Amino acid sequence: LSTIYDVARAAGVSPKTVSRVLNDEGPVNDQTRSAVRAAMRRLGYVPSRSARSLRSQRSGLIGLITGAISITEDQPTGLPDMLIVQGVQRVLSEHRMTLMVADTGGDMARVPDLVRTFLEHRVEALCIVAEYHQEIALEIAAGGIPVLLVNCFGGANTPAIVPDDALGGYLLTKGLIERGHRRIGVLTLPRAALARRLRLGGYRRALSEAGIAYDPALVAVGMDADPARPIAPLPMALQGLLALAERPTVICCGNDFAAMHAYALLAEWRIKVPKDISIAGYDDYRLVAELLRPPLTSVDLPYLAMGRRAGDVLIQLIEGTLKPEDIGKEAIAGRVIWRESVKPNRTSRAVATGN
Amino acid sequence: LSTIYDVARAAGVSPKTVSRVLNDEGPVNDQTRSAVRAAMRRLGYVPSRSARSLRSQRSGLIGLITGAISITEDQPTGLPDMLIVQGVQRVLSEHRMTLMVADTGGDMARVPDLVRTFLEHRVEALCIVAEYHQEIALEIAAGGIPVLLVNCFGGANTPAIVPDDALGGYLLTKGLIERGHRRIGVLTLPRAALARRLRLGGYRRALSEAGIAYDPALVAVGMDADPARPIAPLPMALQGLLALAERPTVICCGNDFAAMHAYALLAEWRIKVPKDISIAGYDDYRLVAELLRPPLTSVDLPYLAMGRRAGDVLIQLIEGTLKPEDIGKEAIAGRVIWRESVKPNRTSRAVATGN
DNA sequence: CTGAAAGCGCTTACAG
DNA sequence: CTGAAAGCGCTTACAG
Repeated sequence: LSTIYDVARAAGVSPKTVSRVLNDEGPVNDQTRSAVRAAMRRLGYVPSRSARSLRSQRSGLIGLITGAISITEDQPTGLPDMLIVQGVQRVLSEHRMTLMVADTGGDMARVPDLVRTFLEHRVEALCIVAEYHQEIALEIAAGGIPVLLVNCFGGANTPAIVPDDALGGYLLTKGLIERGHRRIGVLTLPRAALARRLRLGGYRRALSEAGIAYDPALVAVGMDADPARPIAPLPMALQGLLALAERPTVICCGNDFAAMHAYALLAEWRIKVPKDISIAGYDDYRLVAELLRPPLTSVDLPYLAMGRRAGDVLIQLIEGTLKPEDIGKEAIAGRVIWRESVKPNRTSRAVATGN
Repeated sequence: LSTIYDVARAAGVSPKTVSRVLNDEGPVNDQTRSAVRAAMRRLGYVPSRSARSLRSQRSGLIGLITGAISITEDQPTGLPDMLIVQGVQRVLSEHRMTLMVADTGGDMARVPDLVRTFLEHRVEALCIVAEYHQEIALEIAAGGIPVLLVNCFGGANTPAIVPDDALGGYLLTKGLIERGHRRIGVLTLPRAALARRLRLGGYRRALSEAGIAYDPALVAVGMDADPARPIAPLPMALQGLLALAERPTVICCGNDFAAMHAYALLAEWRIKVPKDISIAGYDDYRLVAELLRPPLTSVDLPYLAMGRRAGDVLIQLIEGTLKPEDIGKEAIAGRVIWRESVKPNRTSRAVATGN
């Protein structure tokens, strides 16, 4: 492999001039520049990042840790959080930064080792991406470089980018109310899920703003935290909602897979969507939401936008334009994607009056 | 940040001795070693990969390019090929190699740039992972380092690891025949898909080994190559199979999502799985296959195993234990995962005789 | 078992 | 607009 010295000799200039051409830096005579470029091409010169990093003390590297790649054989996941990684990557590449991605393989105990490897590479910042919205205890010993949490947040004032689940629950419920629904059933995520609590908060706020009383009978846990049987509680919970004296006119599911199973159960029970009952999902996992019949109304989990914002923040943290405390916990909004699984409810007023 | 010199001074030894401790290399007195280790800990020493790579001319890096992270907003995918990446990563980390992952963002034109960045980092080998089994034209200018293709293959004798689709189609069909099925319908992947041709080859081999005549009426294209409407042809094609004078007793779908939609259509038409007809998928995408009711028989697409094998091969190519031409195109077998969507067919013999 | 010297391929800091 | 010298933090090659 040729070096800057080989190129310099071939072009009849000094190594420093080659360096200048390489970095588009300082004033270089146009002819000199062309000569250097030609020599580079001729020799197949590829600069060495190691040498550059070593001397300049800037690696141009950012480390990202995720559990996303960590589908183990025992725990399949949908990997939607890869979208976060993609968002980060896009922004960073625009800033000529290289993203190093490492996964925990589902084992958080590996994090310190991964961080260590990143530090050996002298990454300029660290980004931790969680598989679902959660609080993490993890104290990252990052040796003074900026750390950004995405889809999770920590106790300290580590900056964090999270989805705005409260807003999602609010917007969905508000939209349903605007479409005439007043008896709005909910099959939630597992009881312990943070997103469950936040979305229910949004649900209640929308109800209250519309002057609709909150009825706990309309809310049931629809999913289990055990990844081996995520939808175990769904059939009973759905049956429970349908058996209510005043049956809901729409049911919001914890995610699109849960909605998919609700579809299957309803089909079995000869209940038509959306004629007999409307259904909504969450996540806007389009492989499911768009392909279901009827297509599923769902709330966009704004992973790509979160990733992009994370990329921006990382760059600014490195440049010092932004201080960690300027960020805090930042919630990113997602939109409701209205599809045919939700039908306006004409009779709602009568039903609601009967309440 | 402290250097090897700081550690050396703190431990009262020479830098070279610190280096030896760092690399578990050469003979070092136990007491000296402890002293050095203590000094490292005290100073929070983290070795610099740049310096090491530069001097030793070994980066310990392997570059992997995938389109996997490339869900664009317009093209959702299931990302199962992330399993390949995970398999590679696991093996490499056991060999103290670091994987650099870059994605094309769905745009193959970015590949040369990504390769260039990898070369600047002096990766010791390159791994290209495709989203689905395909032949690629791509000539990678990798500057002499080993290149391994995974889930794809090239014209030249670049080593490649692919799934054994022919075997998958064969094993599924053979298993169905063993379970008494003789009229075996197929809703294939898009016409242009390589996996379609390979799996149909396996299907026909199994039929022929069992002395069952191939009936082209039983095979229909069930999916479209347009990612915006992948299952567009499915309803008509499924209807066609069901309308046959001798209706198939089982239908094999191109993938698990297609099977999911077949379930929905059959439910609509009041046809019960597996009582009235058996269904099989492909990919063993467990989030779907295990959660469908009834759980779906599917053929494991051995992505994790392919990734592991790819990791092994990469290591051996780097070490020189293996020459590129020793590999060629290597097909990795997947198993059939039998679940309740397939029911043994008792009446098959009568039906078959009637044929 | 340990160390002194040189050099990997760049960029920095300075000079002209 | 261009260059000579030094040094980033390690490992190599050699010596003792």
